[in-house]
Amino acid sequence: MHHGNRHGRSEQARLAVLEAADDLLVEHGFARLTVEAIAQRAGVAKQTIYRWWPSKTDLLLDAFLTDAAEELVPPDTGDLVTDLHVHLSNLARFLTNSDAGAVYRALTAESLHDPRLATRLRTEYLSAQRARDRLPLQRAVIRGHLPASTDLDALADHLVGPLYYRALITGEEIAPPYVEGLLASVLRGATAGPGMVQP
Amino acid sequence: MHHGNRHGRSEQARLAVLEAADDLLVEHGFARLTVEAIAQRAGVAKQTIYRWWPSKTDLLLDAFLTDAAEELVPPDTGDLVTDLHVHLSNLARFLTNSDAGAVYRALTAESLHDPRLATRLRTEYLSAQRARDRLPLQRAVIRGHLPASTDLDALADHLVGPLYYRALITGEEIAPPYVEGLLASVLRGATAGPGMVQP
Amino acid sequence: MHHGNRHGRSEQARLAVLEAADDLLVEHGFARLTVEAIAQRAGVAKQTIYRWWPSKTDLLLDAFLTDAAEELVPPDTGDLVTDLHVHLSNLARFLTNSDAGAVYRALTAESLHDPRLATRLRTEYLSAQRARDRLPLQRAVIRGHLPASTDLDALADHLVGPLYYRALITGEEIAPPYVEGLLASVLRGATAGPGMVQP
Amino acid sequence: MHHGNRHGRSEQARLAVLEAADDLLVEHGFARLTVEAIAQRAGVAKQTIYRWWPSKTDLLLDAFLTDAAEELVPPDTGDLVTDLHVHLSNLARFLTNSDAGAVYRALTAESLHDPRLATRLRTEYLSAQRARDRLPLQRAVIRGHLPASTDLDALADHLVGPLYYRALITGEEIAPPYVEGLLASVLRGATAGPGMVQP
DNA sequence: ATGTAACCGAGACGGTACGTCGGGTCTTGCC
DNA sequence: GGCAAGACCCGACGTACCGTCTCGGTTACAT
Repeated sequence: MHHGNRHGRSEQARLAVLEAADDLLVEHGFARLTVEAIAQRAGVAKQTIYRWWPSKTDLLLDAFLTDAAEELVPPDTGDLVTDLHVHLSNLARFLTNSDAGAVYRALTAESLHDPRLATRLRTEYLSAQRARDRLPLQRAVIRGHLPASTDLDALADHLVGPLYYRALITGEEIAPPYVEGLLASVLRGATAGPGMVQP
Repeated sequence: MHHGNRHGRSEQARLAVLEAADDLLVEHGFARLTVEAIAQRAGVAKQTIYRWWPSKTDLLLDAFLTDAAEELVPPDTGDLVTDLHVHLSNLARFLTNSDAGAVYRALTAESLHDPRLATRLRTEYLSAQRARDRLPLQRAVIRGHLPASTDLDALADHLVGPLYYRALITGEEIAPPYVEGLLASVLRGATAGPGMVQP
Repeated sequence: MHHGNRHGRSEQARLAVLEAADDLLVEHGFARLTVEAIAQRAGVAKQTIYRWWPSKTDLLLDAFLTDAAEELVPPDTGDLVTDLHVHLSNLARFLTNSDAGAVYRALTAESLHDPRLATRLRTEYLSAQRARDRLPLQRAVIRGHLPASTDLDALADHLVGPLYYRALITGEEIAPPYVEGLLASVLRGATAGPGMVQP
Repeated sequence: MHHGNRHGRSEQARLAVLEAADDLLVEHGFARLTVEAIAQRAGVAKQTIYRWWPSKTDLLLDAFLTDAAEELVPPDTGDLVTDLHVHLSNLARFLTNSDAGAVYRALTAESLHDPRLATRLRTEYLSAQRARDRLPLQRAVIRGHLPASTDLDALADHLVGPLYYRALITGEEIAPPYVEGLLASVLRGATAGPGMVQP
């Protein structure tokens, strides 16, 4: 265990900062998440924070990616409905009830003010998450449970969009029946033949 | 032309403040939307702002509700698909490309940090907007073009959720084909009989 | 008693700052005389200090000029030796033992690093002080107790120079006999005819 | 020529540091004389500086004593006036115009804030300098050109005090006539019998 | 017409947090 | 074991806005 030296930064300091940021955000909210408070909580000098992170949001993003990278991997049971039900439920819980989700919501909020952060959040987290969201659908196509012509990007959007909408916009809870209804409606649309839609 | 007096506030000052806030947000972004800048731009004293609006977000919400209350009323052509296509396209444009939408995105961002604002945004704007989102569906039920048993709240969520998701989360554009695909998928799911969904 | 308003700065705040600066310098020395400490001691915001004084030394100079402007006026007893003895003793006490002298020494120290301050200190304090130093000599010339041809500037330098030297450079105390010896030596030189000086 | 090793400190590093400190002080003034700048200019690590000098002023004092110890030795021509004229002129030039004088002025400035440095500056430089200032007077006493009863300390003070006063306090130049006038006045006082001074 | 009371622009105030800078300490690995 | 390198903690710096306050001027109704 060492401090900074000519060969690089102190991993100890780095982790203390990331954890302090996480904790302070969850405990006191974004408004009280100041660099000074993070530094004090982490037992670190402010300058050490500014040395390694250009801004508070870069720091939060780093904390989020470090802590939460492994979450939200969908299961692979062989059954599309089961896989999606589990995955969407996990996503809903992440968005509404988890500590990592609190960090994610704060980052999303900031990204609406800051296009640079929005880009980083998308390239460094969201694109991978969207790939995970598509995984059960891709497997179902391979198994023949979904038509090969299915637009998987669109279908994934139709499934997760309403969850983000409720979690971040309407603020309503996402109970299991809601997930089931969503799943039924969207999958029915995906598997039905060309319907009554054209006017 | 009058200023404040014992009988009430100056409408002139009120409008100047709201317009200045709107303009500064659109021109320079939320970060540079300071009360001092609004006061200077509006030619108004800071105290006049604090006298009438408890916080900057209350001011923004007032500006948003004043400017944009009349927008996004869905048409009533008698055809569900047409009505929804127009309405969802308008919603997409509002969320991604309008000045009022910029204010709405900023308010949404703040509401993720501030539950009190979230509540106000929902009761004073979002609930009415969601009612407008349901209107075409309600009319279709009355006309018999949708089953009477349809869960309209859920159906509306499934339609608008992906638009909010793309506009606020993924940042992708929402082209006409995307709206059409969404409409086809969700309406097909709504009108198909009970499908293959149950395992 | 009022705070700042459209009519200008708060005299209350101004005096609190000047007094706090004086006190802190005398109590803790220049090293611990920070703007933050002054602000806290005066019950004033840091910005209030920066609003009115360009730098800490400008503040100190203001404090010095406000507090000490009336000091060190030489007496006029009609007797040159008495006048000078009193005046030089007062000057010695000011330089070595007074609170105002502590501020003066600090300003002098800074002026050795800062030509701008040196100029201000000379034009706003020292030139007046040097005029006061010459006063007893001028009166003696008028009374005929000193030759009319006397170079008063030089003579004053010869009297006060050694006091500044001991007070600021050698740090030795300046006891009454020292002042008397100085006076005897310099005045003897001033009143003697052209002496053995030319080689 | 060797670097630091088991045999002791690197003389090369020591001299590079002292010279860098001197140069930076003369070139950029005391304000920009930072330890980091000295280290960089000397091609030395900061720690090497802190290892050998307790503080920046100790370093400056070391630089001053190393560079300037040999200066300001008065001549011995056998003629008091000549000796003093040369010596006082050299002293005046040192105080106002030399590089070593710049370092001395900076040290003097710091010593007014720092009693510990003041003591060191007096014991390690000033006392020797004052002894040199007294040398011509002592020789004159031996030669019988000054009364044996002369208070040499006081006389030396009366001669150099006004030079320090002009150089450090009033900032005026010290031209040859000023030195001559000073010399004439003070020596006349020293050689005249008991004068008109007692009231 | 004059007095009164509420609102107005202006801007100084006490604060909080920012991001930067320099001082002085510590660790590593080369020589 | 001295050295260069450089990350570290500490704490003061000067800045930007915050939200509060007081002021003198303005306006419009009520006497």
